[in-house]
Order: sequence, then C-alpha cells, then structure tokens
Amino acid sequence: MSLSANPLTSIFTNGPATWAASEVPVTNLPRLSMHFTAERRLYTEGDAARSVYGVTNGIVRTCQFLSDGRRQIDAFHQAGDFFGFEAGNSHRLAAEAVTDCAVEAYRLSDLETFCLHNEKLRRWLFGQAMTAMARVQEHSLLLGRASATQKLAAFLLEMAERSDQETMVELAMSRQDIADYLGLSIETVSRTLTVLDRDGLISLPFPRRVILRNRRALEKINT
Amino acid sequence: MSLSANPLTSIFTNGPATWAASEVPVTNLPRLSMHFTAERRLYTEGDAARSVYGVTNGIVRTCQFLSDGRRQIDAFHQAGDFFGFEAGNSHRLAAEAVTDCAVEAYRLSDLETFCLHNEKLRRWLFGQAMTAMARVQEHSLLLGRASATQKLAAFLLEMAERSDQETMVELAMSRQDIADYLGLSIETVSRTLTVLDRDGLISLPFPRRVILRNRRALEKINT
DNA sequence: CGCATGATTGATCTAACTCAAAAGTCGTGG
DNA sequence: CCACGACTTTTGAGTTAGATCAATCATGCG
Repeated sequence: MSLSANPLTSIFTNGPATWAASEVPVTNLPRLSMHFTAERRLYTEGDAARSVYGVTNGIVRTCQFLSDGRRQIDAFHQAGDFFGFEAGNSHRLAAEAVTDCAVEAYRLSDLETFCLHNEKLRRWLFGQAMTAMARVQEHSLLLGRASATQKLAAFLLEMAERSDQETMVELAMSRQDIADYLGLSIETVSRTLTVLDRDGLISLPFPRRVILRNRRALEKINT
Repeated sequence: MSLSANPLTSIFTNGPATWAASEVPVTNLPRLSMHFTAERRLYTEGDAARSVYGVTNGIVRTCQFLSDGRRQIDAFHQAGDFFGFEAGNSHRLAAEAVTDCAVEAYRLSDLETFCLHNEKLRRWLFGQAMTAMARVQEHSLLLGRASATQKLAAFLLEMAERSDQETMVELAMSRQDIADYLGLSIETVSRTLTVLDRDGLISLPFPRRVILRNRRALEKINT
C-alpha cells in the first residue's frame, strides 16, 4: 500500500484494483450457490438477515413497499454486486429476481469467523458496503431534485456505464421497474423515453433496447 | 455474545447496548475536537476524505448540490451521530453546520492503525456505517414515493424520535433546510405545516417549535 | 388466430412549484 | 423599552410537470 494512498481507501476498500469487485478475496470461504427464476423473491422485508449475497448472473432488485402497495426500488444489482448488508438483524428491504439469476449467499456467521483473522476480507467487505452506500446517496439526489427527463437520462447513462457495451443498452427490467426506481409513473417513463427518441438523443428499436445516439447531450441534461 | 444474537449484529454492530451509540469504544484513540459556527462549512464535495466525524453538540447537515444551485440534504446529524464515511478517497457530500456545533474528527490513518488489533472498534465502525446506510435507504422511500403531507409527517416523527422530548420538537433547521431534505419547495413545507396545524395534528406556537398533538394521526398518514 | 401482457399515446386533473406580497420574528442600537 | 431593518415564514394567485384514467398499439405464445 503506497503512502500516497488515502487511508480510507486502505481501511474501507481494497487497494487499487487488487481485487476485481466481483471477487471475494478468500477462496475457501463457504458459500451457497442459488438460482432464481425471474420475479422470484429471494427474501422479504422483515426476514432475518443471515447472509449477504453476491450476484454472479442476472439482475436482482432490492425494494421497499408502502402500505398502498406502491414500491420503491432502491437498487438493481448485477454480476459483481453485493447486497443484503443490514444494520440490524433483519432485512429492511426485500430482494427479488428481475431476470433469471444466480447468486451466492455468504453466511454472516462464516464471514464473522473469517473476518477475525483476515484483514483483506474485512477491507473488501467494508468496501462493498461503502460502495452500496455511495450508490444509495447518488440515487437520493436523483429522487429528490431531478425532473423526469433528468431521471431518465441519468438512469440510461448509469445502465450504459454498468454494461459492457458503449452505446447499446439492453434493459433487463420493465417500465414499471424503471418507474419504481426513479419515483415516476410508468406512463411518464414511457413518454419521456419517446421524447428522448424524437429529439435524437436515443433510439428505441425495441422497448427493451436503447441506443445512446448523443451521449454528450444526455450528460448535459443533468448539468 | 450470546448464541441467539444475529451474526450480522455481532460483525457489523455492537452487541446489544454494549456501547452508547455516541461513544467510540477506544478511549485512547486520537481525535481532534473542533467547533463551527452556524452555517459554516466543515468540508466540501470533492475534498479529500481524511477523517470521519462524530457530533458531540449541535446539528450538522450533509448535502449534495445540483449545477443549478439546488440542494439535496441527505441527513441531519446530531450528538452521537457519525458521518463522513466514503467509498472513495474524496467526500461525495458536503458537510455544513446547521447550528453552532462541536465535532470530533478521527483521522482514518489512526482508525486504520487501531482497527488492525481492535475487534471492538471494527465492529463499532461497521455499525456506524450500516446505521448511516439504513437512514439513507429509509430516506429514499420518502423522497421517491411520498406526498408532501407524508413527508412532513415522517419528518416530524423522525425529529421527535431523535429528540429527548416526547411531544415537543425544537427544530434546529430552517424551512429551507427542511425543504431541501424532503425534496419540496419552502412554500409547500410551510403550507403543509399550516394544514397539519389547522387539522389539529400539531401546533406551532413558534415557527421552530412543533407540538405533536396527535401522534397516532401523524403515524397514520404514512400508512 | 385470439388472448394475455407490456408499452405507448391521449385527455384530463391535481399536487406541488413559481412568483409575489404580506406578516412575523429577531437582533441591534438609541 | 421601543423602533428599525434584515431575514424568515406564511399566505395568495396562477402555472405546470407529472399523475391518473382510459384507450390503443405491439409482442409474444398456447
């Protein structure tokens, strides 16, 4: 670890690129591989929090519900992401499969044992938790203060960022999912995408496929 | 640590009430006491993240800014709260004094050193970070899906919860701060409070003093 | 082919925003 | 103690972005 490295980086995250985000830095750590079909629920709000989960394939959403049945999606998790961290002993968010997906569950009791003597694992775990937190904070700004157009532009850029493709994004989630992620109605999501299409910022060959035609302009919307 | 305790609790947080939330479980941990007058900025978005901070007195807000100058307040921190955790090596949020306040800064380099051999400190630190995350997630639900009335009701209950008084809340922050926390305009905040007053759910002897007259009804608003 | 589901489009409504003014609060100094 | 000015909060009037309600248009699929 170089002296110039920020101490926070060394406590809370891995050193620069020491570990791929998706890799747990302990090979013999016990884990349980599971897979779920689309729309299957992994756990519900209030369930005991006994494990954290790493996505290896597909997309998982974590969400909260209001009493009237409306839903707030906090995050979409894809291969390499970890979720299920909780402050208390039960899950405050439900987790559901957006697509067919594969996840690995790490029991907290195992993590506890391994963390005791493995500094790398501790740092890695901290790093995952902090990354999750940064995402939620970024998301808050969007929810609180952005217009529908800004929300959609930011969403598309986020999805492009997280995909391997440069300009083409295959959306794994429905319009309803997008709406619940951005705090909009499904109709507004649809209309806003249509407008972005008409204005030449994107094109929508199929409902789930988005081509970013003018990334510069999309970025400018949130400026 | 009892066997029935959730493993997460034991990794990420302190055992039940082992430490007051406000206490760092290491007495000889170096810290720097600082105080700030109201509206003073502790650090800005983008500043190097070299410390985490614990509030000992007064109120601090952490916030983000949009390019048009509008502001999203992520959280208000009071005595016993810790803030400044970051995933990267720079602060993504600015921190500002709402009132005159006293904070203690813990250098990350010191924390790193002490964490290496102190399991209690590690758990405590994890717990603080996870608690902060839970708050942000709770806040997201409010920002994304709640009406102005629901936002204000939840805000007042949160403030009452966090104060020592049962039914009286002295608001440390201005209407503008509340608006920026809830993603509303200042006028809507004011109007909504007036309506809650007229309907007998609260009373407002002074702009900054709120008496909860009907807590049951306030809770029901978000149900 | 016909039905179910998801997405788009249209028409209308409304909650919250904006702009503007009045009222209240507080600190300062005579 | 009161008067003044600066600032904060409340109230009013009008506008609008996004929601809601409703219909139409795809896209699969048995």
